[in-house]
Amino acid sequence: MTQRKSKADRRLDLIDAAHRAMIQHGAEGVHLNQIAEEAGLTSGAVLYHYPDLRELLIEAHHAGMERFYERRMRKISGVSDPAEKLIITIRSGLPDGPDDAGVRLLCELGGAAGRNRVYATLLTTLFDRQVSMYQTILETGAAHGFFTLTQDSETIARNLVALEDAYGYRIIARHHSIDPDRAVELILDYARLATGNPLRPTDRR
Amino acid sequence: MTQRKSKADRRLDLIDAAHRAMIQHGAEGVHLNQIAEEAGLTSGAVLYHYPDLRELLIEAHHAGMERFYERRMRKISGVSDPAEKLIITIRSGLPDGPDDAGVRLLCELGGAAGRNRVYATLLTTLFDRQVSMYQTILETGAAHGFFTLTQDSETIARNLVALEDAYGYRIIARHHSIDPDRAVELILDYARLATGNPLRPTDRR
DNA sequence: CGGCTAGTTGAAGCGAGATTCAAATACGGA
DNA sequence: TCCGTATTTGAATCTCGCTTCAACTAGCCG
Repeated sequence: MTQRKSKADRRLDLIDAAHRAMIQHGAEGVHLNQIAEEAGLTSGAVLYHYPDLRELLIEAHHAGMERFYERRMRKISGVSDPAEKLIITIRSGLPDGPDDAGVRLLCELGGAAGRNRVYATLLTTLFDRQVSMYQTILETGAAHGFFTLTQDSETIARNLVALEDAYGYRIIARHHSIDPDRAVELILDYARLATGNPLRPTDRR
Repeated sequence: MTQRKSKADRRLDLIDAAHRAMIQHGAEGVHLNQIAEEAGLTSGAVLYHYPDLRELLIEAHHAGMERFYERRMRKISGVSDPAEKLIITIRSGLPDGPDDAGVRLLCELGGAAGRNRVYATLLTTLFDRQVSMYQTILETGAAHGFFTLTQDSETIARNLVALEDAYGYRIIARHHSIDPDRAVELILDYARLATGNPLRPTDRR
């Protein structure tokens, strides 16, 4: 028998296992047994902790989004130059490549959101948080004279998030002519118009 | 027994039935029996024409995209003013609302594209075609002195398509603060910067 | 040390949907 | 009109994942 764990610990394990299983088998196509296997348990044990599988999946998605967002915040935490901050933020919102597991899951969620209100809400919240994040960068940069915003910050921020979302989908779909570098460049092309800043990458990634 | 039909006719029926069934039950969650019912047949008959269900689904998606694209082209066919053309095109790329069946299906496809190469290719092709469509409008408008492009037409076109894609997802997910009108306005905000044209809607929808 | 309980197993039983196929039948052609 | 065949049916079968639950056991507490 697998090592026993407390209720709380096991639930954390399961959230992680569910996340891994969904990445491998799809957000909606994932099976109870696959989650159980990923956790090193049997299906019965999983059900003991989560009688309703959907609840587990939702928690796993929630955790995944949280991780995604935190990771972005961490990347810009030490950067002071607004232009550099903006560039880094744009880059961190895109998948590393077609196999980026985290973003792939987010894309699947986007597909399911039309039929699933909970998933739709999760994504909407994430979108809004990212907009706020960009707004802060934009306004700070403008206040310090680095940016000359040609539109209000909310409009720019929304469009930036929208662009990175859309190019994320393209990268995950293995678009032949749009890789992460190209996508950054495309988004920067808009950001330059909107901020009046040349936004030259400083090469430090 | 249901009326008999020739092989070719029945296959067209089935493609249509599959499309309707997917809209109701999801691109991936759809069941053989649901397609059969939609076509007024039994599952056996469906399998007789499409031994491999996946092939039918792919053809149905293909047809759906074709319809989506044709519809857009038709909408701008009679319009001569480039600014108006651009505005109409942007509007026609967005869902009517959260329940727009066609766009919803496209969103689901985007979610599946990470795991399914065929779907990924279909979406990539659609994206590229839409980029060409926008490029034509932009270049024509520039040639006639209506637009002053601040970036090359491919960049602008890609960003426009990306924006409408992303806001499509937002609308389908019932984002509380982004409805079709708001999305058009956001995309136009970018288009104005990129074309140097005020792009005032002429209110004719 | 020994009992109690929470956590886990594994097997049995359901149920939904896919698949198969012999039989039935509608339709085109002679 | 009648035959031959392409199309369709419907029932039997198969598959696979979910659900249930009695039995088992690891670890805690007295």
